[in-house]
Amino acid sequence: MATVTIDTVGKHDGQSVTICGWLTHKRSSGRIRFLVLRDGTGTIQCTLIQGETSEQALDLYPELTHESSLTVTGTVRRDKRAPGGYEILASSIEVLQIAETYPISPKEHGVGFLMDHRHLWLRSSRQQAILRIRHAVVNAARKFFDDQGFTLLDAPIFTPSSCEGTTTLFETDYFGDRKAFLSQSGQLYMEAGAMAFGKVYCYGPTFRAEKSKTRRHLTEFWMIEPEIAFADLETIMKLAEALIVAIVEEVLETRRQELKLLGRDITRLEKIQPPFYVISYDEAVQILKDAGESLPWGEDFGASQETIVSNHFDKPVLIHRYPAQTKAFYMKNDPNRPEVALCVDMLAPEGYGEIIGGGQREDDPVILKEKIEKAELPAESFDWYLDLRRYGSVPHAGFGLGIERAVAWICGFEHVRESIPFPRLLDRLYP
RNA sequence: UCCCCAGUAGCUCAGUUGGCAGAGCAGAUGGCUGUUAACCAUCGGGUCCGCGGUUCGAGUCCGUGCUGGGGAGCCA
Repeated sequence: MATVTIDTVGKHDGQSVTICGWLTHKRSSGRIRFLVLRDGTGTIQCTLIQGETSEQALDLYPELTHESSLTVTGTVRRDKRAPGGYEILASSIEVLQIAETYPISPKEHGVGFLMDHRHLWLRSSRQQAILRIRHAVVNAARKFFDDQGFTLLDAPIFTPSSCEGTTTLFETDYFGDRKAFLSQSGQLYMEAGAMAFGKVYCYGPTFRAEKSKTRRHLTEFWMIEPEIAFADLETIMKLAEALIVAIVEEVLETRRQELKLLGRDITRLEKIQPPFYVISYDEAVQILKDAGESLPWGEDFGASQETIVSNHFDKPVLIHRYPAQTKAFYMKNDPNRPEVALCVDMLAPEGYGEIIGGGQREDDPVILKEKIEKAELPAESFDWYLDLRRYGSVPHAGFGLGIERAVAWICGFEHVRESIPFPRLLDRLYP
């Protein structure tokens, strides 16, 4: 007799096995009783029949509550009436714990209630499908970079300074006499890494103290950020496209069941093939103008404008060369058009908006120093960063992919909050 | 930070003109010889978000605070 997981039960037809899991449903009808067990690999129906099942198991049945933990031993048999095709005719049951009344019922719940019970909500099939897709997204991205000779270089979480704007920094006390900030991006450190390894990437959490209450914002989110030496804007635009193609391909290959469970229109994802659309900021402004939404040149897109542009295309669109004034200090200006930056954002289709942001970095030490001063950033915190331009500066470029936004788009969600196991939002730090 | 909406049983919600607090689900008990979010019957379950006000009388009207949801700006 073997202890087996539910996903492999079919291989043991006719044999006696033991399953460990949690009770998700129970039903009875006269002398027959059913237990539905979940173990993380799937669910299976166990049957208890008077005369065939032990008295011990039948006696336990009334005690069992939703989410009680137990092991069931019995014979696997194929049965058309069983969901999944197989069921277990139970011979004995061992209870690990009888659960208290479980708060999550099969009927509908509000978002606030479910978020308060996120630690239990993870047990539902829908949440498991989402987080398995997230796993596939992360795996695909890492495999993509690993296969192309990138080195994984972990960036620090505590940082002495900002790289995205000082108003959105989470501040922590660092042994009383100094302040440390939670990282908003690993990028600056990846630039140092690129000068050492050529091609690097990091994958980790980033923190932004934005007082944003929108469907796209978390205060803690995960990014994968590649950085390449001897690379320009064109290089990373191609790389970003190839990355998204690889991610979607992997999810379609390995997580099709999960996408179906979520009700995702898979044909929309099957369209995600190269080449993606590539337009300039100027062209995007024209698209907005044609849609009756005028935007003065020089301003960044708001949420509604991003949605209009994103809905305009059935595949991701890369928008390059934004006005330099809208972008961070480290972006390099286009030598042919100094008023625009050599940067790119990728907008996912179906109105999902920005999932990637990146560009070519300023590699001239004098210009970079000026930009740091102009941004009113503390010069001493960036001395090491200027060193990268003092000792063998080279053109280099990189980008960041927001994992939760990518997952939300692939799953077809309105909100990013279900794309991460324990979301951190403005006003939500529990559980 | 600003704008909009909501807060009634464990959950999702209804509650008429201001006049006795309701349903479904969940829970408990019983029934049913193969159930599929089973079904049927019975039962228990309330600080109507808090505070103040108007009124003979407030879940309902007014003020205020808190909490949750949606959106804006900003961003991945």
